[in-house]
Amino acid sequence: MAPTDDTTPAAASAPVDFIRTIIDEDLRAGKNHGRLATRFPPEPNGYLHIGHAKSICLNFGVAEERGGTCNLRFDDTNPTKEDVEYVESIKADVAWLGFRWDAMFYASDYFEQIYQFAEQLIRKGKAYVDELTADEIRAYRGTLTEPGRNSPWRDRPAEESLDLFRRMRAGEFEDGKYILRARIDMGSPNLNMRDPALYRIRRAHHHRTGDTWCIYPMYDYAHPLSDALERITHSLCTLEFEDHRPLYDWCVDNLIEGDKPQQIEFARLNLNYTVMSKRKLLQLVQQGHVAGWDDPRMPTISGLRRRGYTPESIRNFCARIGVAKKENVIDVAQLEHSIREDLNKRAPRVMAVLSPLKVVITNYPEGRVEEVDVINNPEDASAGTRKVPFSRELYIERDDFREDPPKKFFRLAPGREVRLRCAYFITCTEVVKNADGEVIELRCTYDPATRGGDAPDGRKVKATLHWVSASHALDVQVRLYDRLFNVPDPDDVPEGRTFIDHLNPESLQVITHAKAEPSLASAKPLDRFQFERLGYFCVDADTQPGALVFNRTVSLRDTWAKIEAKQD
RNA sequence: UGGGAGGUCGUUCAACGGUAGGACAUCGCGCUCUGGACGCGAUUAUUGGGGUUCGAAUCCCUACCUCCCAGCCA
Repeated sequence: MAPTDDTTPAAASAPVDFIRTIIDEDLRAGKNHGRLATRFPPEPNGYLHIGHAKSICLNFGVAEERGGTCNLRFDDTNPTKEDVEYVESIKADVAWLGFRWDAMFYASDYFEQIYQFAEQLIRKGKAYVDELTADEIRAYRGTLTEPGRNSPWRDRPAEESLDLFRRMRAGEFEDGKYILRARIDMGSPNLNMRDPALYRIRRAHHHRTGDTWCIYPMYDYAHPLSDALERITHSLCTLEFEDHRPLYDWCVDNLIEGDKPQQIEFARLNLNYTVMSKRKLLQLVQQGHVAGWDDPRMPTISGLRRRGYTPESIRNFCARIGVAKKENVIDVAQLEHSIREDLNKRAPRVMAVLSPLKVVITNYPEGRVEEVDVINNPEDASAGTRKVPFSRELYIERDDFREDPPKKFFRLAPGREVRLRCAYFITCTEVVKNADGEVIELRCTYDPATRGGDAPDGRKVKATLHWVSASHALDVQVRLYDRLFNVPDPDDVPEGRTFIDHLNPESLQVITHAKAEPSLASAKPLDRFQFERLGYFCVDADTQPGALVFNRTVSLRDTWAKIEAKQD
């Protein structure tokens, strides 16, 4: 490697966003006794998506780079929406992305401590038990432009609140009968500070604590305390929590001694041509618009994994898009670039024909089979070569032949010579059609002198085609995916419509009898390949012995398709 | 019409009072046994208006635009 002036390679070319800048300053200043501790705090109420990957890469990444720690913490304060299925998938997804948490916690681990903190607040006169109904509380809250009004129960003696709160915990009251509220300021212009709810009565079975509790803390109260109890130093979250920060600080300032966690907000990731809210993703799953959370069209981590994305490509993507406070919509082409870039370097090349057109080599001996050496990966010499059977009857891609070739179409046409990849030059001599006039077969001659794909006389061809030997080919299923929605912003809908109306009806195309070279016979789920000239493909979990199923991860960049589109 | 936040190429991130740069996208060209990859080149931006300064994307004022907040969700 060429020497550089930079003597601190760890810092070399690492993107420094505003959060890393703040953290570095804090570290330099010796804040938090020089510690750095972050956490990734998902609620287990859905599967993780690419937007979460941004947060994961940020939280785990910054800890990794700067010698800190990062915990995985499940924010499980609402038992009515949460489930172990989700916690398992979240753990699997974080691990798959390549991150290891220093510790794993649940907010529910802290329920007792959080409860005790609440009693403290009550004793200090900072919280009270209210008996307004939900509707009344809403009415008392005021509006964006008008202040709220104090609840008639706001000045209830602390002793009375304490008694009521303990009886709430003991299960003496029905759901919704009482609620614990912070006593802050009903006149605050920040609605979050108008005596926010701290605890509600909710008789629901919790996926971890079972029926131990019938009262559950609210996010705004439990989150800062969970952070503090874990000694988190930097609590990174998305922009919509900016207005909650005063409440976050209120909780910490009133209850925590010593180092105080600091909340910093950044802009969440948005991608065009998809939706990213868990609510909407859940709707797609529940209404059957997709096959499940891991449908390869979903922007979920599990969907991307099944689609064939690599963890590295997702991490590189997250590094490239950066972290800032500005709302953003990333072009999905950026994501596609990341996976092409990664797979180009590592995916072994194979040949498969999606839309087969039979080619008979008329001057090739019947019954003869030879094995040609084919390059496994031109980007990686160490990948070597493999043997692929060649015979008199082959399949080529239907799109690679035109009876009447347009300008700039370099592929096969009557009388034209092209190369079959790593095999021979062939020349089309005859076009066979059925009664409907459809081309059903091509008759070609080959030049035996061009074995391996080079002409000894130096003559050139303008195209190289992929192919498979007809009698040796594997019959495989291939699933081609297109964007799930046909508009860049599916949420941009006219009155009375929903994002569902923008679903792309052609987002999945199944090809049931694609022809693949025999070396693929031993492929296993999640194996990734480049089908030469077509794209990157990943073996799907639906694969059965003898019945391979491939997902197209992403097509190759297709210059000819662009030229052709312009000619129309 | 309260409060909070944000406006830099088409998109995204940088530049932190001193030559507005990278990535993706787009368009050319070259190279190529993948019309892939790769290489080279090009286009395009500081929301408007004032001010401070030798010098402003950066500091100040002002206008405009966008996003978030009225769950006993997170």
